[in-house]
Amino acid sequence: MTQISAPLRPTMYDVARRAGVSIKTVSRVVNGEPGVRPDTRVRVDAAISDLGYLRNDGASQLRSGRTDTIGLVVEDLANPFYSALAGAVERVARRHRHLLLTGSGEGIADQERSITSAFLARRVAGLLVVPTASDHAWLAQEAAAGTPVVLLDRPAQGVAADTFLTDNEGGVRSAVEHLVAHGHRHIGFLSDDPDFWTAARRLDGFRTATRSLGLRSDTVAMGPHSPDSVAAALRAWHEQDDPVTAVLTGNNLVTLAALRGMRLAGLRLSLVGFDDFELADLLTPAVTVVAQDPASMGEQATHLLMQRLAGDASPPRTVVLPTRLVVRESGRPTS
Amino acid sequence: MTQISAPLRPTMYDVARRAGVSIKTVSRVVNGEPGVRPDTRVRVDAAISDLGYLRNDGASQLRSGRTDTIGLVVEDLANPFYSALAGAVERVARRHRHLLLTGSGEGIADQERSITSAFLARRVAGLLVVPTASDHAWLAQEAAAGTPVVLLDRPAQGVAADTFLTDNEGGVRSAVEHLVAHGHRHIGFLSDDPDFWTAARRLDGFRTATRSLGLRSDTVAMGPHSPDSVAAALRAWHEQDDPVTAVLTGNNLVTLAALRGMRLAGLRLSLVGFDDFELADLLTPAVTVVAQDPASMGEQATHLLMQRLAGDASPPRTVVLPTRLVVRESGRPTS
DNA sequence: GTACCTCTTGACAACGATGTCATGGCAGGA
DNA sequence: TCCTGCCATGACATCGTTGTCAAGAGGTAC
Repeated sequence: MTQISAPLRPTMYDVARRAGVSIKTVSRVVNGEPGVRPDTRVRVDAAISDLGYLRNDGASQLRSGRTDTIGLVVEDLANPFYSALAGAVERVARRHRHLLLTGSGEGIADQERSITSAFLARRVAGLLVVPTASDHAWLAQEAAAGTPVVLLDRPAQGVAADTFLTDNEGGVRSAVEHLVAHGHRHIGFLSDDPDFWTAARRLDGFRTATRSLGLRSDTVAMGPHSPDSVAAALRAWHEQDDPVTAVLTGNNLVTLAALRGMRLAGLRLSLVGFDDFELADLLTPAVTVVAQDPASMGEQATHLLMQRLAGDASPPRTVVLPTRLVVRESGRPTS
Repeated sequence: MTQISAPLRPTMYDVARRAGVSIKTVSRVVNGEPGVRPDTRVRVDAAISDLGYLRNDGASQLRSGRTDTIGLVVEDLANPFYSALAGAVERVARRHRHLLLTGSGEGIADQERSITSAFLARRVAGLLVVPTASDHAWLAQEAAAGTPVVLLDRPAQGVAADTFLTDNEGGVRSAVEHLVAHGHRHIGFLSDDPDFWTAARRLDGFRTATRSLGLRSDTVAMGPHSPDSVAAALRAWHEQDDPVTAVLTGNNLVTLAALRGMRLAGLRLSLVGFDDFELADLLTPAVTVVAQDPASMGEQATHLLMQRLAGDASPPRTVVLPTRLVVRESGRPTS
C-alpha cells in the first residue's frame, strides 16, 4: 500500500534560526536539560510555540537508542479479562512516560510471533506477552539480547522470564470447599480444552480438592463448550443414582454456557464460576464466583517491567496472584 | 527515570559484510525490492538468519518519513464499548501492516491532549479519537498539517474531521415505539448528565418520539445515577396518578443502575436499555436493548483512515451507524 | 564495431535529533 | 593584573536506514 509521507513539520533547525541559537540549545530546552540561561530558554520556548514545533521522536530515538515504548500482546483486546489487563498496563506505562503498542495474537502462534517481531523492529524497551501454547525459545533469544519480557496469565515454554499467574488451584479449592460447606457431595466440573494451560491447572485443582475431601473427582466434562453440550452433560449427571447437585465452571465463558445450558436442560443446579463478570450479582440466583484481578496483574507486571528497564537484574520470578471467592447466592442448594 | 539503552543488535552493515554485498543491497532484500539476483538474495537472507538481524524501524522511519503506526485515544480501554472498538481497530490496522498505539484519556481534556501530542511526536500516520467535551481547535491544526483524524462516538468542536456516530435518536425512537406497541402510555427516561453529548442526543430522541406519539415527554431523570437515585426516581414515578409503567435507560451503566434500583424499590417495570451487554439474555426478565456495534464502528473508521492515508482527499464526512433493537422480554408489561 | 538498453549493484548524502567535546566570556581569588 | 574554574553555548559527528543517481557488464540491433 502506498502511503502519503508524513507531513512537513518545523524542525529544530527552524526553531534555532527563529530564536537565534544553535540546534543543540533548542535540544536542551526541548528536553528540559539544565545549563540554559533563563532568558535564552524563554526565547526558545516562544519560537517553539510560534512554529508549533513538536520533537521528532524517531530521530531522538535513533540517536539516543531509547524508545520509551513497551509492547503488549494479548489474545483478544475485546475480551473483558484482557481489556482490563490492557487498561491497567496502559495506565502504569503512562505514569512512567512510556507509550503502549498493543496487538492481539488470537491464540495463533504465528500471529503472536509476527506481532512481537514487529514490536522488536520498533525497538520496544520491553514486552508483556500472554503466550500462546507454543515453543518460545525465540523469545528467550530476545530476552538474552536485553529486551525484558514479562509473561502474563500463563507460563511459556523455552524461556525463563518473569511470569504473573493466577492461583488457579487455590481458587478452585475455595470453590469446592464453599460448595461442600453448603452440603454438596457430588460436584461436576465444566471447563475448556485441557490443552489450555489454565484449563488444565483448574482441572488439577478440582481433582486434588475433591479427592482430599473424599469426594468423587471424575465428574468432569472438558470443552470447548456450548449451551447445548452443557445441557447434555448436566442431564447425564442429573440422571445418575448419585446425582450431581452442584457445578463448578472453569472460566467465565463456560459459566455463561452453563447458565444457558441449565435453562435448556430445565435444571437448577448450584453453581460457582471461575472468574467474575459484570452482572453476576443481577442474575437469579446471583452467581458466586472465584474472582481474578486482571487489572492488578497488569499493574504489577508493568511495574516489574519498569524495574527491569531501570536495571534490576535479579533472577526471573514467578508471581502467583490470589483469587477471591465472591459469595453470592448460586452456591446454595436449590431444593 | 534512567533507562538502560536498547541492546546492541546487528545492523545492515554486519549483514552486508557477512554476505559480501553493499548495505543498499541488504536494504533491497529486507524490503522485498525487485532488482536483486536470486542467488544474491539467498546469500543475504542466510546472513540475516545467521545474525538474527531485525531492521531498525526507527532509522527506516526517519529516512523514509513513514511510520506505519496509528494512534487510538479512547476514554477507558477497560470499558466494554471501547475495548470492542479498540479490538476492531487493531485488527484492521494489522491487516494494513500498521501498528497501534493506544491511550486512555479518561474524559480528562488535558490528558487526552497530552496523549495525542505524544502520538504526534511519534509521527503517527493518523489518529482515531473519542473526543472529550472540550475545544479541539488544536486538533484542527494537526489535521490541516496533514495528519488524518477520525472522531469516534461523538463529534468534536473546532475541528472538521471524519466522524463516526451512532444513530442515538433513531435508537431511542425504536425503543419508545416498542414500549408503546406493548401498551405502555407513560414512559420514564433515565440517563446520564446531559452535558455528555450522547446523553443529550438520547434525551432529545426521547422527547421527540414521545411528543410525536402524543405521550408525556417530561418524565425524565438525568444522572449521574446510582441504584439508590434510580430507586427514588422510580418510586416517585410509580406513585403518580398516571404511573410510569416502563423505563428507557440512556446507556448500559444506567441500565445496570436501573436493574439494581428496581430491586431496591421492589418494583417491576418494563425496561428497554440503550446499548447491549453480555448477559442481557440471562437476566429475568431478559433485557430488551437498543444495540450499538462498536466493533463495526472501529472497523469502518479505521478503513476510512487507511483511505485517507492512501490519498483520499474528499471532504470530511459524518457517518451515522444504525442501532438494532434486540427484543427480549423486559419490554412487555409486568402485570 | 558502435550505440543503446536493461539489469544489477554500490557509493554516498540525507533524514532530525542527541552525544561529545571544544571554546569563549565572566567572576572570583591570589 | 593574571590565573583558574564555571557556566553557557555551539560545531560537528553519529545513529541505521532509504533515496538518488552513477557505473559496469552483458545483450541486441544496425
